[in-house]
Amino acid sequence: MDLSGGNGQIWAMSRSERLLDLIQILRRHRRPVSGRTLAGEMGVSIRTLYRDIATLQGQGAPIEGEAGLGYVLKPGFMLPPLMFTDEEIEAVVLGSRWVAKQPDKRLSAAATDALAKIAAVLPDDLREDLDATALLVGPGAEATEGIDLGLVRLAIRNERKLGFLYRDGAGAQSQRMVWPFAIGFFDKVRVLVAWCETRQDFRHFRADRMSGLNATDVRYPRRRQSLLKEWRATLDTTQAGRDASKGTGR
Amino acid sequence: MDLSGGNGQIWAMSRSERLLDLIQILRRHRRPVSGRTLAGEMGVSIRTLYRDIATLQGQGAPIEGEAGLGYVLKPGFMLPPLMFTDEEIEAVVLGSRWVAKQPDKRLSAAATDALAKIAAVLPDDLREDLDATALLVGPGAEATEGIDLGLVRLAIRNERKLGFLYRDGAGAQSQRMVWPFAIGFFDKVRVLVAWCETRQDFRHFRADRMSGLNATDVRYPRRRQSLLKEWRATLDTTQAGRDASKGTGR
DNA sequence: ACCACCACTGTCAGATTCTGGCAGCAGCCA
DNA sequence: TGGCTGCTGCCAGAATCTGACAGTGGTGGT
Repeated sequence: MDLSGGNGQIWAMSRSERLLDLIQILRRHRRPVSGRTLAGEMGVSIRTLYRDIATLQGQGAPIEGEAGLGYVLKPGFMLPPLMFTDEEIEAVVLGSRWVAKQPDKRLSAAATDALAKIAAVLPDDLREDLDATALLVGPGAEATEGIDLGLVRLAIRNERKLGFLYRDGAGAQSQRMVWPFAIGFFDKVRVLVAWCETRQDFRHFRADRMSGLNATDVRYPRRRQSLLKEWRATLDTTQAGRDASKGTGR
Repeated sequence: MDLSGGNGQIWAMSRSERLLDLIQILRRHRRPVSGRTLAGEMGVSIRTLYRDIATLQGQGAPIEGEAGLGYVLKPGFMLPPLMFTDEEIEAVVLGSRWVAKQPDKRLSAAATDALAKIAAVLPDDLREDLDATALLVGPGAEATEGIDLGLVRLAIRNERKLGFLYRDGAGAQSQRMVWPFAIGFFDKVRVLVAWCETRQDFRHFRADRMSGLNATDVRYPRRRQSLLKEWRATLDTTQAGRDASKGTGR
C-alpha cells in the first residue's frame, strides 16, 4: 500500500529507499551542501554517501559536486517507482499530449520530453496501445498569443511583479503592474490571475489581450499561496463555488 | 542515461533491477505462470523468486498467486524511477487535470487517481507550486454525449466490432457496424475513427452523434495497428500530412 | 482417495554485497 | 600555504541475499 513514499518509518532503510531520501534532502537545500552534512543527516558514513551519490548519478540524477563547495541537485525531481493502471497511464499520456499541443512553447516542449521519458520505459504492447488511443486536438485551439507565457510562469514561480499592456473587452488600452499567482487554461484562451496594483484588486487577464510584457526582478510582498487562497475565497462567496481548480487533491 | 530500462545488459542484476524485470516478464504472459517458470526465466532459484514476489507485493504491486495455477499480474504497470524537470512534472500534472475534466467518466477517474498517486510522492514545495499553476478548463468543454466512451475504448483495446446508430450532419440516421481503432480528442467533441463495414471505408464519427451503442464480442479480422497505419497513410495523401497524432515520439 | 502440481514458510550455511575507516590525490578558496 | 571539499582504492567486518532442503496446505485431474 505504501509504495516507498515512506517518510519516517521505523528505520530499516534498504539502500534504494535511502537513495530516494538523499534526493529529497538535496531538494530541500538549494545551496550547495557538503557531503559530511548529508552523511550526517542520513546517519551514514561519508564513504557510503559518496557511493550513493555515484549510484544516483549513474542512474541519471542531475547531481553536481564541486570540490570546496558541496553538492547541488539541478532543478528536477525523481519520481519513485509507481504503480499505474493501464487507464491511468492512458490518462496521463493523453493529457501530456494535449499539453504538448499548447501554444506555450516551453510547456509544450516539457510535455514532449516527459512523454519521451515515459514512453522509453513502457513495455512495447502498452506503447502501441497508447499510440492508437489518442489522436490529439488538431488545429482548433491554437490561439495565437503575443506574449511568452513561459515568462509569466517564471514570474509566478519566483513571485515577481509583472508589467504589461492590456486591452480590455471594449478595446481600451491600459498599463498594468500586477502580482501574478496563477494561470488558468480554458478552452481557447489562457488567463492570468493576479493582484492588480493599478486597480488594487484581483483581476484576470486573457493572455491574447496582453502585450509588451515586462518581467521585473521585483519580488512582490505577499506569498503566492496566500494570494491564491484569498482569491479562491473571493470566488466562493461571489460565484457560489464555481470551482476553478480542485488542485492535486487537497 | 540509461535509467534501468536495462534490458539485456551483461548480467549484473542488482535485485532492484531484477524486480522490475520480474514485472515485465509477468506482463508478457497474461495467463497464470508458475513460479518455477518465472524462476527459470530469470536465472534464479524458486526460493528467491518467492522472496522477490513477496517484496513486490509489499511495495504495492498487484501480483496474485493461487495454488495449482500460478501468478498473475492484474492489469497495470510499474513505472521505474524517473527523473523529471520541474516543468515536465508541471506539464504532466496540467495535462492530467485536463483529462480529469473530460466528460468520459472512466478516463476522468483514472486521471484523478493518477494525479493522487503522483501528488503523494511529490515534495511539499513542488506540490504547492503545482496547486497554484493550473486552474483548469472550467465549464466550457463539457460536451454531453449519449454514449459511454469507455466502452468504445474497451472495444478498441480488444479489437472488437462495434455497432451503433449514427446521425450525420444532415440529420439522416443510419445503422453502422465498424472496426474501431482510435479516438480523437478535439476541442469540443470526441471522434471515433474506424473502418466502416457498411461503407467499406475509413470513417470518423462524432461521439455526440452516436447512440444505441452495441459492444459486440466479435473480434474484427485485422490488427488495430495496421488499420491505424493504413488510415494515416490515407490522411497523408489527401490532406498533405495534417498530423492527427505524432504518437509517443518514436 | 490419490497424485501431481502449486503457492508459501522456516531454517541455515555459503556467497554476495554493503559499509565504515583509512590513506591518498586533486580542485577550490582564503 | 593551509583548510575544506570531492573523489577513488583498499580491506576487514557487518549486513544482506541466495540456494537447497524440508514441510504445510490448497487445487485440479484421474
